[in-house]
This record gives sequence, C-alpha cells and structure tokens, in this order.
Amino acid sequence: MKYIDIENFIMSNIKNGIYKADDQIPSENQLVKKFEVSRMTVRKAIENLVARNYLYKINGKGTYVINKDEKTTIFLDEMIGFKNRTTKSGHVPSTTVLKFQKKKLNFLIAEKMRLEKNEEVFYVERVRYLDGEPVVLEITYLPYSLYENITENDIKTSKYEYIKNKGFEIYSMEKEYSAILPEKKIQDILKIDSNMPVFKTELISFEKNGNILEYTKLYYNQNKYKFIQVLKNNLKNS
Amino acid sequence: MKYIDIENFIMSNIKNGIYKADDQIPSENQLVKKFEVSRMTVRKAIENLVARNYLYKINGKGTYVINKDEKTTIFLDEMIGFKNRTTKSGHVPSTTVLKFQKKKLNFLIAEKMRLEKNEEVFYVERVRYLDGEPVVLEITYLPYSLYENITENDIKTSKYEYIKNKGFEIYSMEKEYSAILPEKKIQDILKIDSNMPVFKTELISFEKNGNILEYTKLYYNQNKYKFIQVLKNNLKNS
DNA sequence: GAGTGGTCTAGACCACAAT
DNA sequence: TTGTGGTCTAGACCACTCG
Repeated sequence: MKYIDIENFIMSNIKNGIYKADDQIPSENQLVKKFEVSRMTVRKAIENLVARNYLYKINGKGTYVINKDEKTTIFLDEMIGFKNRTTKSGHVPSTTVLKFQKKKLNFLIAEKMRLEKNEEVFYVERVRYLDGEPVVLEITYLPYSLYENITENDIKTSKYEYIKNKGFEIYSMEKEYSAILPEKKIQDILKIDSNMPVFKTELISFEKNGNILEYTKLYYNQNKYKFIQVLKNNLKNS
Repeated sequence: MKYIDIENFIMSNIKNGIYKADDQIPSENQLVKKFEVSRMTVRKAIENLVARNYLYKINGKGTYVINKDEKTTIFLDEMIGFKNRTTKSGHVPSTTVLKFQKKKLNFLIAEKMRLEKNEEVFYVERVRYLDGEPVVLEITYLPYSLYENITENDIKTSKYEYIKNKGFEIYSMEKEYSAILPEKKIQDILKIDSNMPVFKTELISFEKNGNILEYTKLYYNQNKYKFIQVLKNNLKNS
C-alpha cells in the first residue's frame, strides 16, 4: 500500500530525529511530488499518523510533529476527577458550565440509569480548563427527584462536594473506559484535530442501597495533556 | 459539509431504531446515489462513524450497525489485568506469547525505564483471548538484570505471579491512559477495523526502593468487548 | 458474475495563514 | 498573493464474499 510507505517514511524520520518535536513536515503537495502519488493518498497517511498521535495539523499553516514532552501531566485520582496537584506547578484551573438544563431522558440514557424514558433529569455540560486550555468535557445526568432545587452555582466548582453536602454518599462506582473519535461538536469544544481519538470514561455512581446518584461521560483532551494515575500497594494478580 | 449530512442521516436512523443492531446499512454506492455525492464523501462519513464506534465493516460484504449489548464485559481489577470473572459466564480465556526475545533498548523506551540505551531487556508480546477472540495485546519490557533466567513458560500464564515468585514486590504503579488509532500490525492482531481507535494503557511497576520491575503497554480491543471497573468506597472529591 | 468495501488517480474550489 | 490544509468529484482497478 502506497500510504503505508508514506507513513513509514514520516515515522522513520521522526524516530531518527530528522523531524524533531514541533517541526513542520513536508507539505502535502511536496509529498505528492516526492512519492508520485495523488494528494488523497498522502492525506490518508497523514490522517493515520495524526490519529496515532504523532502529528498535528494547523489549518492554513502545515503539519507538525507532536511534542510529547510538552504535554501537561494530569494526575487522575482513582479516575474520579482532577486532584489539582497541577495547580502547584503554576497551572490555573477553571470550570465553565456550558449547559444546565432540565431534560426528559431518551431511551438510551434511561436504560443506563435504570430509569423510565421521559423521566426528568438535570443535564449538565462542563468543561475543565488549565491555563485556559480545555482539558476535559464532562456530561452529567442527575436524577431530578434527588436534586430538585439544584442550581447552576452548585456544580460550578465541585460536583462531588455538592452531592456530599446534599447528604448522599457515593458507595460504589461503575466505570467504562473506551477510545473513540468524537463528533465534531466535541472536537471543537476540546480544540482537537479532526482525526484525533479521545479517551472516554462513562461512570455511574451508586449509593449503598443501589440508588443511582449520577451518570457521567468524560472526554479527555489528549492534544496537550497526558493522563497519569499512580497506584500504591494492594495490587492484585493478572 | 456533505459528509456530515450523511453521518447525521445514518445516525438518526440508528437512534430511531430504523437501523437496528447488526443490520446492514445501505452500501456505499447506494448512498452515493441517494445523496448525489462522490464515493469518497460517503466513505468519509462511514469512516467517521466506524471510528465513533457505531458501525463496523466486513470486507466484501457490507457495513453494519454495532451491537453494543452483545459486547462481552471485561472487568478490570484496579486496571492491572483480567480478573477472570468472565470465565464463570462460560468464556474460555487463553494466552499466546507472540514474541519472547532478548533485546537492546532503543532510546525512547530506555528513557521511560530510566535505563541506558542499549541496555538489555526481555521483550515480550502476549495476546489474551476469550473464546478464541483477541481481547488485549500486551507488550512488556523486563530488565534483563532482574530476570536473567526467565523462560517463555514463566509468563505463559501470569506475569505478576512470576514476578512475585521471583521475590519482587510491586509497591507502586504509574499508569498512563490514552486513546489512539493503532498501527496496521496491531489492528491485524486484534482483528479490528482500520478506523477503530483502541484504548491504550502504559504502565511502569516499581519496587518500594524505586527499582523498575516492568514497562508494559496494553492495547484493548473494543470491537467485541467493553472494559468495566467497579470501585468501592474511599472515593475522593473532584 | 454481481456486489461489496479498499485503494488510488488527477484534477477542482474553498478557507485560512503569512508576507 | 502564495502556500497550506479541508472538501469534493468522477472516474478506475483490486480483493473479497456469496449465490
């Protein structure tokens, strides 16, 4: 396959340090001439390497080599949220609430929350920023029956703080991890390339009695961040 | 954008149950006629929905709607490995060692393992199967100096069992989570579509004194599996 | 053999960056 | 204005599956 030849050419130049971090690689038209192929073939090779997290593109400017060392490390604490150790290193965290609405559940989400279709929930979209750059998009569904008088202000800082203050205790959590290419709307919010997959977590929080306290989807921006978790002791076998 | 119109057309048919799980959607040529666009435009829409985990393709046959309910649930135990609860439900696990070699480290991996370039390691590639279907590809680097007399048999079942039996204790673990589109070689091993991202974990295991016991990369097949983690109590704030 | 998706061509027009 | 990447066309040949 011709596009694999082009992938290999670019990759070997990255691995051998000929293309260094943040260097611009040859333009699509230059690669077209070099490999004597059509532009679509060159684009396919580049798209693959973008999706593989080796290249990034700037519209109207060019294609560049990703600088992994420059990525900000986000420490995930049991994967629940940010433990803002990052703030200690001078990064400024912030949160924006994009949407805060009362909504009726569609069938798909109702099933996940073990509620009836058309049951009412609060639908919340939040974006977490570091130094003004979007890190995570969070979409949360909160059952109306549990949080009747919630306001946008309640979840502007910490959602879990709010849930705790309401008198609920999260006893267990079910998390599903996946990797997807997000829809355009999410790409725009996170300011990521159109071929860059995101790391996604879906979670459901339970009270001890089995009540569902929330259903949440998290989309992590990998363009400028890497997501690290440190585990200590009590490790089990594989 | 025309390809977004096509994406929306297909998605609304999935969401409204017109295309049901495992249904074949219209062929590329049918969509070309319906939308009066070129085939490349149709293909871009379909590729996006494959990467978004809504469609899958079978070469020579057609494009189909993903059946999420049919996905086998894999329980991740502290994300270290399989806790084979799945076997209780009739699934048969197995492991294949693809590669077991003594190797000299390249610069990139040496840096991660805080070793020198050209230092010797055991390079191990293993695939975990369930009912003969590949679930995870694992690539492990084990420092030669720690495991001099290791054999392929030692890691045919449990790597962590072996490490423990060698007298080492994993005190902490650093994990990095990401989502990438894997290279063709990995796509083939995991038998996944060429536009399907994978969930990737990189981890380094430490002894209490800071010694590095392993560097491991894990690639999870999302085609037929979903990866769930259940956490109990001791949850912290976000 | 007919239909499917996989790869590829040789053009085109556009929005966007930089000069 | 020039060069870049983003979208799109109207073809083509191929390997694969299935009846």
